[in-house]
Amino acid sequence: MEAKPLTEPVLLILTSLANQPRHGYALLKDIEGLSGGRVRMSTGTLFGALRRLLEDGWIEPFEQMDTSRQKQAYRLTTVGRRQLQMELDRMRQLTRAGFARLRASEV
Amino acid sequence: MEAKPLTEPVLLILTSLANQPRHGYALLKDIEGLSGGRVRMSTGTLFGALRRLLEDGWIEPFEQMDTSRQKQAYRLTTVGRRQLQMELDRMRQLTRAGFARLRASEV
DNA sequence: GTTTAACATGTCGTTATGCGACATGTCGAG
DNA sequence: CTCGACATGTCGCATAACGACATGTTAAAC
Repeated sequence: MEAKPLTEPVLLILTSLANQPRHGYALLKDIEGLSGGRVRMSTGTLFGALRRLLEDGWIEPFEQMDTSRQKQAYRLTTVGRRQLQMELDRMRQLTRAGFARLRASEV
Repeated sequence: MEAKPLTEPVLLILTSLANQPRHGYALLKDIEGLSGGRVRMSTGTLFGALRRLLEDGWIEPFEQMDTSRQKQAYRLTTVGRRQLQMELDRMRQLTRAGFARLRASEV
């Protein structure tokens, strides 16, 4: 395929970062909530994806006041936000097309 | 992740089969249309995915009258249809959550 | 004060999948 | 007869997900 889709883990991470910066462990917890506790991402998946997102400039490190623990928070860059928006648009379109066809066959 | 998401190619194939049986090449063309000509699936992706879908019983061979060419059509099984439905539901939920968060950060 | 559970980050090896490139052949139009 | 659309398939490489493992911290409970 020419226009590569975002993978599910990446989409969840971007969505989780959409309204506020978060660090790794917080992402794990938030993502668990995003799908009603059904999705539990492994750290292997998370940190691999974070590294790639950093390399691509979709997210960036975010300095926070809390120095009490070893934490590294991340936030969306402008690019990352735009990518998320585009991907959501694409998904919405696909979902609509899918439901339309399912309905069409129920006649 | 415990509840593995369908991959994009698989989703597109199932959606394409949702309203009528199709053979490989027809799937390729239809999928190209599904995303407004943006997505072009390679045959490597298609036939690999088809084999897996058959193994999993999500699709099944469909006998058609047209014997003029070497064609093998496929159609959704009940299981496959249910899976598609579930995945579309999940996607709709995720898209909504994503848009909600994007909007929330625009304030 | 020590044990326990939640918090927190990361690596590594296996497995699965996507995908481009290649291969092969048919059919109809011009 | 040739060319492009139709049609199916394989192979090897690269990448990503994922579970398991590893390591350390902090706060609460006992």
